[in-house]
Amino acid sequence: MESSFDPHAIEQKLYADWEGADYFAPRGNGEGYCIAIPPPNVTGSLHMGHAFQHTLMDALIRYERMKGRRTLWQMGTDHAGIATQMLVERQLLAEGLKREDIGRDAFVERVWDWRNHSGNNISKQLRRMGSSLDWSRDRFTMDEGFCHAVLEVFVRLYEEGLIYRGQRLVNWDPELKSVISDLEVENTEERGHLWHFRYPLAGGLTTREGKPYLVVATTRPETMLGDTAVAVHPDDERYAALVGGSVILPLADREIPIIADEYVDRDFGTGCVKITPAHDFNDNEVGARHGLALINVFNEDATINEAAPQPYRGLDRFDAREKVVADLKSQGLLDGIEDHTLMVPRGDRSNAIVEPLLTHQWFVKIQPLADPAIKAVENGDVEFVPKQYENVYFSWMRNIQDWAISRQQWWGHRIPAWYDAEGNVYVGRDEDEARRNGGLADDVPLDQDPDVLDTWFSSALWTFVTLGWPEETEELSQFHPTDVLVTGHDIIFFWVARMIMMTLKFTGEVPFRQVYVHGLVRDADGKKMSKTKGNGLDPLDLIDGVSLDELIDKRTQNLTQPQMAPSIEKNTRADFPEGIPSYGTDALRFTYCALASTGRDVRFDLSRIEGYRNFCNKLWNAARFVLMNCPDDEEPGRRDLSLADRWIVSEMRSFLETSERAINTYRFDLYANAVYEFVWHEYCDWYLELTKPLLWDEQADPSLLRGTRYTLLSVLDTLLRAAHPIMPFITETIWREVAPRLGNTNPTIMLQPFPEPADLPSDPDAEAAVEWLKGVIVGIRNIRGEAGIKPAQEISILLQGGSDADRALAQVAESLLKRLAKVDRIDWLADGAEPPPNALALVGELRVMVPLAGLIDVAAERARLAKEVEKKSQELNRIEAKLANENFVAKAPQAVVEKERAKAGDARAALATLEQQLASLDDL
RNA sequence: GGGUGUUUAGCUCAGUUGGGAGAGCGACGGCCUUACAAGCCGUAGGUCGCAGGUUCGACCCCUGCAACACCCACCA
Repeated sequence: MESSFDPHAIEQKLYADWEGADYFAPRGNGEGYCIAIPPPNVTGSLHMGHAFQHTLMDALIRYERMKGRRTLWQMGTDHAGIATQMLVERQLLAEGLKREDIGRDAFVERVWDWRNHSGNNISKQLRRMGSSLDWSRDRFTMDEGFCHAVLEVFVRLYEEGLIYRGQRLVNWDPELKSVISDLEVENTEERGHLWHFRYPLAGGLTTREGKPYLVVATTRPETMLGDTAVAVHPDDERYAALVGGSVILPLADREIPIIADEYVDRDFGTGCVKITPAHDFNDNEVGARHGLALINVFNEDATINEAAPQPYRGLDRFDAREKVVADLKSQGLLDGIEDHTLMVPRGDRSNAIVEPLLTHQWFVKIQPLADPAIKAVENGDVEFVPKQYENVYFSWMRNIQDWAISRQQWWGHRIPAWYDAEGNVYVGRDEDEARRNGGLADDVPLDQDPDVLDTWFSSALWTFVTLGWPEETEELSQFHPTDVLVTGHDIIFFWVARMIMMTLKFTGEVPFRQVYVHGLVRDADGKKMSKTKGNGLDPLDLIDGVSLDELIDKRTQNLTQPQMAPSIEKNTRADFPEGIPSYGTDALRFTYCALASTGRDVRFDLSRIEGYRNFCNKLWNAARFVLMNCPDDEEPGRRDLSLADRWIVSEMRSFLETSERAINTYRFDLYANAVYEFVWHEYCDWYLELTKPLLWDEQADPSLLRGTRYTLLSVLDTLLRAAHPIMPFITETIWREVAPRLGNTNPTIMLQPFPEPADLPSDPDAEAAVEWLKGVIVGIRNIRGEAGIKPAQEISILLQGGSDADRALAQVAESLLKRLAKVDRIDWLADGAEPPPNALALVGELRVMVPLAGLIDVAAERARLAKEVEKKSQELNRIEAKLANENFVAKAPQAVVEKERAKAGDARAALATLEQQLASLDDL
């Protein structure tokens, strides 16, 4: 083995090996375990969030596979309607073409071409992460089976009356020229204005103040062209007399009523509100209550249409706004302009300002689907981890609105509805069925609805359609419901909720039993990673490394706001002056796990991954040490275990208990920490060191040698298996060297059993003995360190006091003690004997003494001791204060009181010894 | 406006039923000791956001407040 760990030498080769050997497919007769991958977009490339998510999923999958479950990690990708269409449209635009220029069929063809040739980027990247996905069952949300299932679902919902077509106000993205759902609208706070307009009163009315007009305030002047009323609050005395009257709508010169509605806030503005039922959701409701007309003044590209007065027709909405304001001003009807911050709705894809627009769309009647989905979480059939996300889910589900599922796009599942010349609609799995359903003759001309379905409509069917629905497959019965969904909180509404609804509806089962919600990956400063900010990291750059120049290029190319490039470059130079070194997949995965504490976002800091890369190297070198010292031609024979052997096995048992508990509660951070702690601070720091005296002793008892070599190997084997779900590559590589020496000729660690703590003996005696030994060694090292004794300098020590047990331990551990503390001589002093001047460490009753003898400066030792005395006396004070409290002694459990008394006794004795020692130094 | 989360060492974070405050990184001092300098040994550093309350005892439970983050809704 090389003397340092090189991820590149092993990773790709191993993955190809695993995949080739088909280790990722479900196997065995164990109970099924299944995770369905949240399907990445075909257009997507792996970002930090994916990499994080897949690390966690793969850890679970590998763990369960090793536990013997029949394990399936279902692979697949999403056709990502809008995202993919936009991407291909951009490509067309580079050729000077629009999609309309080539037509629908050619366009869709082109998207398929793109998908077939460039759409598997993400798959390659997932392989680099070590993800043990079953590639043989790869699915796509537009593959044949999926299309079939989507039709089936649509038709069944339609036939049940749960899908309907209707005209209503929807969120319209004028740039995409499509409806989008409530969820796809992002409200951002922006600065704007509040314009005050005078609407002249009709019929000679005046306000209480005698003015012949009402003043209304609006942030959307251009929509006034579609006003159909002015509203005041019913209890507003200022306007009570005017309700029932009317105003003349300026510019349009229409007479519109003055109505009273609770919706109006008397204290805002003038208390008069213009009502535009066709262009505002609230106004729409007011209009419905009062039977107002809806006047739509926008075209689908948000220019002004024929319903508006002639001068405004054809103007863009923002130009229209300016003209409306200017015209009102010139007519003396502009009453004032205020600055105003308002929430502006923007499309999450296009970033265009969304318009409420009156259109015909397809909707899912959601309440009948939502009710069972709410119950499923209430009664625990689906459980969120962490639990608080259930509240987020409930609050959304209990106020859920019908879902607008049609999209005015070309790429996606086309809606299986046809219209005749009169506009009657016929739905069916295909045109023939639609005809039959409608009792139409073959020669009646029909046109298919041009729209496609919201991408989330098909994603909602993900868990069961990937397993073969609507066929009753073996996979469905074996793997559905899936066990856990691993996802980010940002798509609970988009996806998780909709999956629960649709899956319950069509399979009668929940889609998954648990939802593990992980946090967002942020940069080292806690900021969201984004292309715009240029602070994103590519997981593959962390694995392979990247130079500063390449990184700057990646971050500044194809920016939507190119003016950001200089500042992005500057920040990148500051944050990564040397670029990013290569850390390897295992280190990256380990980092994600270590950062994954529940319910919080994670800050990705290079210093963490560097630390875990070092950890990989540590493990690598520990393995080198073991392999160097354990010949592969070990002669069989009796094995006796040393104290250290028994100790490390016992320690490993508790490590495994901790790991198992952590994994079963999705505490990847605690799991990773347990691995780190055990490997570095128990196995390497202590156990390997403790084996050296024996391994290097030419006179050593062969059966003890065999015992230690066996323990070195078997503990390494066990910890490799325990760590494999987090760091698959390095563990596999080492394991393939280790296993044969234990007589295990299986080809892969992936299919080895995950270690069970119950298989290992707990050995309290060995644990106590090594604790004692550590105490003595640390005591001596502390003296050495503080006194500045050179590490190479051997010293002699004296022992005094202590129990028979101490004497026995000292004898058993003599060679260990000597080596680990660099001690060449150990002498016992009789209890009453006067020791030479010395530096003292206490291990219980036992005095461990290093004679000063020119080695140690008296003043320095006095200072060190004074510090010890100070610490000990503080401890004693605290305990004594507690014991002096009568209430504590009377009310605390007896065991707690006893424990405190014992501690007080120990502390008192130790303090006395230390003080005495300090005094003896003073005499020098 | 409603809700959720966070606040612990210089930084990033653990802290499982209430009973002696922890880790990693960083800092400081010393070491190339035959697995590892991507390493080894040692050291320092915290009024656990603030104020109350419950309790013999609170980082932990309760109330209030503050700051930060996010989600939902929204007054034109």
